[in-house]
Amino acid sequence: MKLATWNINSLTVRLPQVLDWLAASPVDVLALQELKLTDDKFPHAAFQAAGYASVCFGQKTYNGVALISKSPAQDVVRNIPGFDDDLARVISGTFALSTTDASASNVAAQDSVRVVGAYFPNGQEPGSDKFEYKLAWLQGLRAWLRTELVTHPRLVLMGDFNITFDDTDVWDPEGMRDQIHCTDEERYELGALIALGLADAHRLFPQAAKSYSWWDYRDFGFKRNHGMRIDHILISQALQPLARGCWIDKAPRKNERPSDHAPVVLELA
DNA sequence: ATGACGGAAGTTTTCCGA
Repeated sequence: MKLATWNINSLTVRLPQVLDWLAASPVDVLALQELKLTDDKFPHAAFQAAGYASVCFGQKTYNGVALISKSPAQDVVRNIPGFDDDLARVISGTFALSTTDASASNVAAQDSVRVVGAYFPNGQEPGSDKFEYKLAWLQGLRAWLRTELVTHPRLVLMGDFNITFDDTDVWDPEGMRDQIHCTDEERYELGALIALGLADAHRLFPQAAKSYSWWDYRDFGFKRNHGMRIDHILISQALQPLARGCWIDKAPRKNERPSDHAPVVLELA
């Protein structure tokens, strides 16, 4: 079973690239962020023609998230229960956990995985109102996930976190010190999510040095690998024995008119 | 110190992202 997350920075512009990527790299569940369109404009038919079901939570101009999947999502929830938010940032669904690995035979085929796809707030600048909103949002997410993990022990939280774990996720740690995505406050909240019993799937496996998931459009950021790792896949303890690999697919970043983010993929047994 | 690049809204510049 494969799951992936990708901030596509406008589905209107990037739909062909998403379909091309799914054709080349089929996954069971793909979480999309920054759709930048309303629900009435979501291209369900195009995904269906490609063999995928889809559920969306759109919004005009900014934000917007979706789950694209081979089997339909069940028990879909939009945004964070218990946290009032005007912005469309989270969509969750339950999917059959299709096990193909005999060593995972202790996991029954009918078992399922709860997938939370999220577009975390950017935060703009430490100390700003948007930064305070980001911290409040993170606390709201954590409070909800604590209970969600009780009902759904097999849980994946993936998306554009807009937070680096530490300096190894940053091409220029000195230049970015205490800047947005790299502050102690943001990293504390990310650590607090891990402390709920989640693991950063990327670091469960060997990775190339300077592995990033986002590169600035400006100043040849991708070509110079001036990037940050801010897109993450976190998996619960119950899923860790099933994890087989996690990688960042830089290929779509080489497209014409690419998203500034690359997809991150998790393979489960 | 600021902009760069890219998208959306919407008409010409402005906001926002990361």
